[in-house]
Amino acid sequence: MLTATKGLTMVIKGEGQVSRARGRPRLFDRTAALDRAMRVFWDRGYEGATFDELIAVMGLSPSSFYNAFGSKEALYREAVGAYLTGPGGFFPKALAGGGPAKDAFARLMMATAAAYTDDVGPAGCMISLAGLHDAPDRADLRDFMREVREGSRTLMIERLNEGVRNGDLSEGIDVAQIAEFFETVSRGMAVRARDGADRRTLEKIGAMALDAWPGVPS
Amino acid sequence: MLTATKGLTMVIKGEGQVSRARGRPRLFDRTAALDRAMRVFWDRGYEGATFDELIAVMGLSPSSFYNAFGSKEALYREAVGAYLTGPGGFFPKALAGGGPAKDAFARLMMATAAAYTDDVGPAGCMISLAGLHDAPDRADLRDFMREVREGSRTLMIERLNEGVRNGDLSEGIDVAQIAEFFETVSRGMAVRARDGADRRTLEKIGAMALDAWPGVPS
DNA sequence: CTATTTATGGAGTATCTACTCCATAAAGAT
DNA sequence: ATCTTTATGGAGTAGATACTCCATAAATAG
Repeated sequence: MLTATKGLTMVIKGEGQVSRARGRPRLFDRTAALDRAMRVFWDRGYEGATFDELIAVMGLSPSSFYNAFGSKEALYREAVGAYLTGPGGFFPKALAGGGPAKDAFARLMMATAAAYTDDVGPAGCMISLAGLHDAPDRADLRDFMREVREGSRTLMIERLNEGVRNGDLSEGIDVAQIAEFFETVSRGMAVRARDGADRRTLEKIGAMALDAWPGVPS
Repeated sequence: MLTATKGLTMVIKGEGQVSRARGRPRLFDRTAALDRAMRVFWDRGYEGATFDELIAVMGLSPSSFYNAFGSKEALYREAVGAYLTGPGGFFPKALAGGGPAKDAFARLMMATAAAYTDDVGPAGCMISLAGLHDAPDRADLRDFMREVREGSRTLMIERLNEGVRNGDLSEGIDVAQIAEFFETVSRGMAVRARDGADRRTLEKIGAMALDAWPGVPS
């Protein structure tokens, strides 16, 4: 007889009390299963990740899978969230630090080079290259991924605006343009990482991108 | 009764003579069918382009398709060739012109921005984003696409070496590094085009990338 | 205790996807 | 005319893919 030590479904009750949920407790760790699925999607993309492979790495039967996650698409959306708060966390973290905006973007480029090539997960980025070639009936997923990518550009813009407020970027500067450029370099680095480019190569690309920083001689 | 006016199969004979091939002539224009298939692959990627959609736009029955093209994968490889000599022709063309290497890369960036956003075909590039998320049993296609991408980087390197020979780039310069950078920007522009970035946006990204050109104050 | 709720095991399935088969048609070769 | 070669029409198919069903198990609620 199995005992569920990690997969206990907890429920936050009204007055802050925590109790076990009703019904039979699940026998697997939902968070761990999601993490494994996320890595398959990261490596294979949405279409490339087959249902059988997903439930295999998650260690689930079809019924347990559908009971816990609903559908392949719902799982994918959750997996994107898990990526953003997990392996993708380098992105907001690198931007968040203090100092001039250019320093933040230098950190971002170096962190991107590292994250796209480390052995924590597949090469490249789960966000940059997903949902780009889907059939018309998957327009919703495509839109979703575009919005996620737009979110990272928004983070860049906000950090650049902070630089304008702090005086390290001039008032009239086109922050959207700078964000577009660095987003483009990031997406391109994801392609290069998929094709096998190593960390040092990506770091040099990132350093060169910084040479395009406005108003600074190289 | 149909007559085959454009799809006649010609054969180049030994002494330069041209004669019709043996067997029943095909009733469709192979080149035109390939071109239509290429655009579907361009838009959907390899996996996203279904067999039924391909033969529908090509106007072929399954038997005519297999007789003429062999398999979906063989068709794809031919379609990549058709892209490279067709819509992808802007790439070697922009690099080929005379003048300093930097001018050639400026032309390349502007031509890329135009090609990725014109209404001749789907947004973006057929080469940049294909074969990046395939299952292990499609490793051959993935390798093929990586080699095609490597080919474009090689063209860049050759053009940069020409600049070194012509004296517009200094002797010790890292041409591979510059090529890596501009390839990365190109691949990233393909992602941005897929997400809806317009020509002007891509042109500004390309112009900013040129600001990273070595040894030149922005 | 019974009722209710949630999870699981395991077999089953509609649809799609890329491909195959074969009888027939239309050309050149002899 | 006959043979060979290549193309076509149209039905058919093995395997994969994402998903469903249902009987049963294990928890809480009352």
